[in-house]
Amino acid sequence: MNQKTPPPSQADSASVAQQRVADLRAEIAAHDRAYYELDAPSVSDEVYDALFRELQALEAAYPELQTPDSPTCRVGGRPLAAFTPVAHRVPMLSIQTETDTSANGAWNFDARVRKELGLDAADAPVEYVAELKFDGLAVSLRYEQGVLMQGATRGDGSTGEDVTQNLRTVRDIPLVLTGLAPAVLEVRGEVYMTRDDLARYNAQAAARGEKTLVNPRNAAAGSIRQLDPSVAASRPLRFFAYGVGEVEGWPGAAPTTHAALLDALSELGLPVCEHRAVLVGARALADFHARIAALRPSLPFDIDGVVYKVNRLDLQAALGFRAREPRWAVAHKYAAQEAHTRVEAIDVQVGRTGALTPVARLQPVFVGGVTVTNATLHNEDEVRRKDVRVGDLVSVRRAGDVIPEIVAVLLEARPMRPAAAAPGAAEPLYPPFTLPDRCPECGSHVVREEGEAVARCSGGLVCPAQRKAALLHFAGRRAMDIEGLGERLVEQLVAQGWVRTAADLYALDVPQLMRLERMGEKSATNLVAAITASKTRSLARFIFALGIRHVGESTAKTLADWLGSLAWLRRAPRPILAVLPDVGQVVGQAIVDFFAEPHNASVIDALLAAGVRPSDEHPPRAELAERLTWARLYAALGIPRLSETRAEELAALFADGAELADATALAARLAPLPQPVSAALVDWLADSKHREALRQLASTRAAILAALPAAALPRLPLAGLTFVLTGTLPHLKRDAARALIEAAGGKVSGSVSRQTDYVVAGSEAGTKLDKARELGVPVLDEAALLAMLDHNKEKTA
DNA sequence: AGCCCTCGAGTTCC
DNA sequence: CTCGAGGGCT
Repeated sequence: MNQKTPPPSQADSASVAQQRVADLRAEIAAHDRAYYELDAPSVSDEVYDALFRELQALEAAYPELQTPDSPTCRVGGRPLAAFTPVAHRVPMLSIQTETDTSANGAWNFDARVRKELGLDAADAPVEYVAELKFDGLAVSLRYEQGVLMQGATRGDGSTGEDVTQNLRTVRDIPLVLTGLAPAVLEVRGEVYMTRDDLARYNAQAAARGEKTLVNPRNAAAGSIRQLDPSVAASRPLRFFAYGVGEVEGWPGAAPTTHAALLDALSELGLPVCEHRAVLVGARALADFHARIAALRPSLPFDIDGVVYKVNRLDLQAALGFRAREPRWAVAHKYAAQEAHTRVEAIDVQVGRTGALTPVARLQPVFVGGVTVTNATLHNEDEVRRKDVRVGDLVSVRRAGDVIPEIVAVLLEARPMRPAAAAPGAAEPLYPPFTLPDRCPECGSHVVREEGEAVARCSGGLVCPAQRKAALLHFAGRRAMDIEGLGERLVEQLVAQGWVRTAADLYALDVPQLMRLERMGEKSATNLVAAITASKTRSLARFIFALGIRHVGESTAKTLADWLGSLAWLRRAPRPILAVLPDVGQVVGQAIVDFFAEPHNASVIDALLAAGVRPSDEHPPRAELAERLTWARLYAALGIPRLSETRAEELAALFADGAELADATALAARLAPLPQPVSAALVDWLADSKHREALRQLASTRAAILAALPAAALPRLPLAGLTFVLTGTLPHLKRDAARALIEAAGGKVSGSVSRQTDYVVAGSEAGTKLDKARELGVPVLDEAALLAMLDHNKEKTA
């Protein structure tokens, strides 16, 4: 590389640099060896860091000196990029937190479970397993033929990171299971550190002048997410198993309860915490909660609560899941610890929807294991209610041990004006908090809708804060999942004027990105690749990414699932949207408004033009046909005085909206309706906009119906029917009957109402049967139910 | 008409 | 995590 002859001075400095780089690498390598292999650091962290940074700087200045074996490549930059993603065959769900930290929490959970299972007071109490909720890092261990093959973090629940090497260094984790192991066994559990071990480790680390670990949870998480396994090996980590993911081939009979499952895991040599119990009914759960609370200080490790799980696995299956968490388990936490600190300022942030949120800037205070400096105050009313002012001494806790929250103001410590300045009554130094009437980011007017708690910046996408938030949302992990597009980058892209809308992202190229701060060729290439990869995300993610008001992750899934394509979503008028589950007038209107906005339409067109193509578009769902009845559509149109019942009557008169829009002798044909209703309808139809909307609705409806899959494939026999179970059936247990009905597409609810299609009654049926007779709901016995399942099956087969 | 449940939106700290 | 609001059921 010295063939060319550059000016002498440059040649000199380059060769000096080359020598220094070589020296630095040798020195760092020696320190690494001392630290990792001999476990005896030869220099302090500060000295080591200084050497490391010098090497990084030189390599940055002289890229030709960069080699792949440099220590800066091993640990520098973003180490997480080097973990391989692992798809969880069975998702690693989180667990719902019971917010009531009093004993009521146990009763609340029990009540929800009983209600879901359709049990009433007369039914036997439910059996649970209670365990501890460890404060650590959730991981999944995959054993094949009893041998540990892979360990992964939870990640987003469906995809985690491969941290096998690190988990192998945890002494509690068996590399080989004892006894007869299933062919495949994914063990779910928690990596944690005991308080003593943490203290001991920190004492040694401090003595060596190294960084200490803040709390056991971060210690566990930080250690496992290190690229270099020797780091994890040097930390005293432990493990408890508490559940399973994918399982194949239990030797002998598979466990049928969670308690038996835990025992089985223990038998296989996995550590299972001894503080667990099988308990019957809510009172026993509450007692466990109290008993563990007393035990908590003497436990060797940190817990933030206890966990209750329905013991029987078949009941767990019957209860099923909510969006991201099982319905059969709950974490019952303990009240958080509080600390006192001063409010230094109250700032106002602007969110994606323009919502203004006051945030208290606090004098740093250590509470619940971390140092807290900010706490959200949610909205103006909230600040007023608590009357938080600048300078106040406040009591702070971490709600649910995570989000900092101001509990109360200590009024006696409020700073007051000196008595001389305010003779007579003492006066607070600072006035009550008020939100500004101009957006702090863009100066637009701040508006607060009647009856709404949040105030919003009216600037829309003119407001840079909203634009940035919209872009971050678009790129977010749950949306288009563009890795590497974080806050700092969005900030720069917007400031440069390169990116105004999400569509602009797809026009970015590597040379352009390299002009940004801290952006080398490699990062730029990665980012462009991540952006390109996002073009084929699922439709649900794409819809969510658009950031339509009231359309979050779950509603986006519903829309994608039912309508199947962006084209239908854009085209669907409000009444059609309102027919979908979870979508009513407000959400439907928000969607229509979004697509009607020319700016949004052009952004979407630009996205499509840039090649963004949801990978899973499909025809609308077959069941849509059942929901797109004119009765429902008429009811959803918002015609005055037209109740659901009247809408059905109207549908009987006009089986198609277009016909209604173009009807002659309208008043006469509406005669069967009560006069005020028909008058309101005639009035409504007098508006040509409304007639046009009806025609539009009719044609879109027809187009959607025509697009439905030709053979309505697996039409479930009981789809759309609601059942209520009562009494004891001769053969089927209650939950078995429930499972059968649900498997066939039916729904089981707890009480009889007009919405109920059938009541299934056994012996000793109670008031539900009376109610059914009263409402004229058909009553089935077990045989009739089974016949119905069979009969409908044949009909559709 | 009113309650209950779920979802959406904003936020913290590492 | 918490709060508010929308949707669905009583």
